[in-house]
Amino acid sequence: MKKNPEQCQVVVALDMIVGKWKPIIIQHLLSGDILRFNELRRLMPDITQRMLTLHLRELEEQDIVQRVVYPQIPPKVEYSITEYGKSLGPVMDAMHHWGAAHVEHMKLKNEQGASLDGEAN
Amino acid sequence: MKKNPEQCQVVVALDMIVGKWKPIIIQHLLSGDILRFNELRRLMPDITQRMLTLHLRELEEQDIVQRVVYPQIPPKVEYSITEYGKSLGPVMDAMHHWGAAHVEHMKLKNEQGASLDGEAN
DNA sequence: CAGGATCCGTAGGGATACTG
DNA sequence: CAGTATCCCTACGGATCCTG
Repeated sequence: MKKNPEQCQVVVALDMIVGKWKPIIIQHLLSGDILRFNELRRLMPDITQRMLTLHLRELEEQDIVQRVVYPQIPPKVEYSITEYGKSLGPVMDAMHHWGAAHVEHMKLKNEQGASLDGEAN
Repeated sequence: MKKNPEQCQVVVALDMIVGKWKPIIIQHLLSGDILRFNELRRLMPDITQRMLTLHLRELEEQDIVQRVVYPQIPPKVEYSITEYGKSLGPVMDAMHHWGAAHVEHMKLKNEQGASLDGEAN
């Protein structure tokens, strides 16, 4: 089963950042902060432990996130963006920028819809 | 159920382009071409009719794709990118660019792995 | 503190057949 | 030609409880 060889690097890129929480994790770490597991949890109150670990492990596997374990009790694990992960910055920025514009676009659309509803009465 | 109000427009943007075939459809239409249903199918041989229609309808709903029906027999339906959809260009470009770089990154990683395997013998 | 182990529900997607 | 209509399957994510 081949995966479209030269075709569509967009999909390649998307595969790295899709996942319900992945983009958010990446955003937080792209700030440059080094964060512990529970710090990340606090930043994303709705994520479950399971999902946080799973996504972090994937991101580590993908060389986007660095995971540093301090062998001590109680445990301490720090997560940070890798140099390579930083290269995602422009991509995330582009999406952030477009997302913001999109919110505006939707606002306008809804206002139009509302005014049309008004006329209909 | 609120959706992180001001937070993370990245997710907003992602929601518009995720889906197994959506990015590919967008890419094809971003070229500016006006394409008929079956033309799109031919461009994506592995997509099913069902998925193509579903994704096209979503994209239409999202105001990314314009759908024009010619009421004739046999039917003729043309799909094209909307003006608004074109604004996705920079986002797609950023991802395409990063995707290409990522492919290179993975190549290097694999070569390193291979050479390490070699040393282990 | 930072997880691992289970169980479970749903949405996204595929296969196939039919139609105006 | 450009779709519907069904049925089906699994991968992703959530909930909950346990542990070194």
